[in-house]
Amino acid sequence: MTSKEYIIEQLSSFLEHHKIEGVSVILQKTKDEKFGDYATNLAMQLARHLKKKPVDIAQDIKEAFVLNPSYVSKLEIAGPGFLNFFASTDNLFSQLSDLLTQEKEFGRSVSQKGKRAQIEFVSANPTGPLTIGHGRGAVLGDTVARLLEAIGYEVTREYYFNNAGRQMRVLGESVRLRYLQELGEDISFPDDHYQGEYIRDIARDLIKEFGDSLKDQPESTIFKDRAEASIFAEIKQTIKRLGFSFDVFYNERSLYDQGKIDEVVRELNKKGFIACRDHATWFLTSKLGFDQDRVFVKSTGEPTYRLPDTAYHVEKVKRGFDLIIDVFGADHIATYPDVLAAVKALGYKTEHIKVLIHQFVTLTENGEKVKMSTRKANFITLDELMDDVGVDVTRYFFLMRHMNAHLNFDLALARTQSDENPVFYIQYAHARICSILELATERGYTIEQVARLERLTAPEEQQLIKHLISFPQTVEASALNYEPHRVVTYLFELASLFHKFYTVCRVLSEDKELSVARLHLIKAVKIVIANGLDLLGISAPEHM
RNA sequence: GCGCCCUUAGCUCAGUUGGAUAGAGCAACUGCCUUCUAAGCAGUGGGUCGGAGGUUCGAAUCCUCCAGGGCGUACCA
Repeated sequence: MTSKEYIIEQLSSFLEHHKIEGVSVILQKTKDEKFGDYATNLAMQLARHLKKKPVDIAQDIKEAFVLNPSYVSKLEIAGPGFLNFFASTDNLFSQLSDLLTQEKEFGRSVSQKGKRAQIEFVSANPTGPLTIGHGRGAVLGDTVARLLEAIGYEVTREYYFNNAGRQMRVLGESVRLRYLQELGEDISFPDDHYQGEYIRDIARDLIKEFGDSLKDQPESTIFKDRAEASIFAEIKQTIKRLGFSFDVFYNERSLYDQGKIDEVVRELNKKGFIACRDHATWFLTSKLGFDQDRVFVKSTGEPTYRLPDTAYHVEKVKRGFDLIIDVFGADHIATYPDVLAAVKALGYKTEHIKVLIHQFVTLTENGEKVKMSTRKANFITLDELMDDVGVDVTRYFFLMRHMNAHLNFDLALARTQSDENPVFYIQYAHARICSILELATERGYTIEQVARLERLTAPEEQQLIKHLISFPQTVEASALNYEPHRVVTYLFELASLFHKFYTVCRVLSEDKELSVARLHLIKAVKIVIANGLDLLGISAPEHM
């Protein structure tokens, strides 16, 4: 049992004893050491319930509190009625010891064991290479998945795509035209076709393989198929490079083939949510409190994206997941409310569907904005970014900000291999530790020796230990709130505490007993940094 | 017009779900390498938490209004 658990248990029993309901115990870490390690505002919360002064209630709680020295060394009343708890150092050391035993497992939990989650992200149609905009969603999605796995979820990573429709026809036609151009024909290339150089590459590959035998092929089918295969292969390669892979590629087409699309319209119609106007089929969102109705099937007979999206979400719900997550960019903000409304109107639960919307990425270089346009050729692909700054930096920068804040990706900063770059700051702490551990082995110290952890009394050591043992709570909170940046912030703080410790406390010294204790401490730091970076999909190098 | 998001130090951003004196990193200035990696550490300066009300013991955090910025508001995805 940890000190924190002990305190909560004691406070809860106080509430129970006084038959107080509707008040929950909030125990938080303190900002300032003079307020101890944990504080609760319970007395102030109870002031109204008990109709007594907070300070008096605090006194009552203090008197009822069983002060067990192996968990709590001191309990003080402060300010308007805070109860400040000082954790016993014995308990700190025993938690540190647990950390060392758990090693790779430290930070992981089984709190959500047995639950299944599905997370859909990237989901770009195969019309071109992944861009930086996709990158943020990709890294965010994968990291949320990793976090959910860390607290016990079984996670399915899913990519939803559509290889039919207008976009893909234009793609095929783009390749066909480039193919003819490459063969020397003088043909103009429309502005609204895909301008990227990758289209020419695909055309050249076709020439390599088929020569000019496709010249009179009037249909762009083969061009489309080749483009799709080629682009998808590239997308998968990019994702692999980012450090993960998808479990399911879900083709929108299968929803049509299985009649799921028609079924949605039919069922909604039965419930009176469908109307035909101007030769189009409308979903009557206005009946559900929205300001306007939405078209589900165009007058051309083609469905809008909302219809298959609804069918897809129905399928996801039917697959029985405990948690369904969609990761979208801010430009899709308008798409999900009516889709969820449709799913709900069909009688399915939607409470367990979480939509994570991330804001855009702005690339800057030395303060200047780097302009990008997907249609034109001047966008920077995710691969080019990784070529430029590396995978670790790419992932870190995409994760370091809250997802609903705009991300300013400073290329110049990302490129610097120096102290200015926060990724290296964290990795450097890990590398430094590895280096000391190697040296320790050379000098005959062994980590296996029994450590007298109680020798770790310096303030820098105590702070480090306290931060280390709070890692599991950070992971849990980060996962349950779908906020990967919390782990990033945590690791940066940990690295900072370590670097401070490093300059003040010499690990390998004449004092063997202290040296061994400190070796255990830095081993613990190494474990947590490695585990944390692993959650983010970032490497923990042993040398830099 | 309407919807969602954002506004915290000169710049880029954290802020433990409502707590005690609001914190980092850059940038500026000043120190610290014959000692385990200086990709590091220590120090100085820098704030009306966009503005105004409200809720309460207590607000950067919750509610309302206003201002500024981003993204949407298609029979595009």
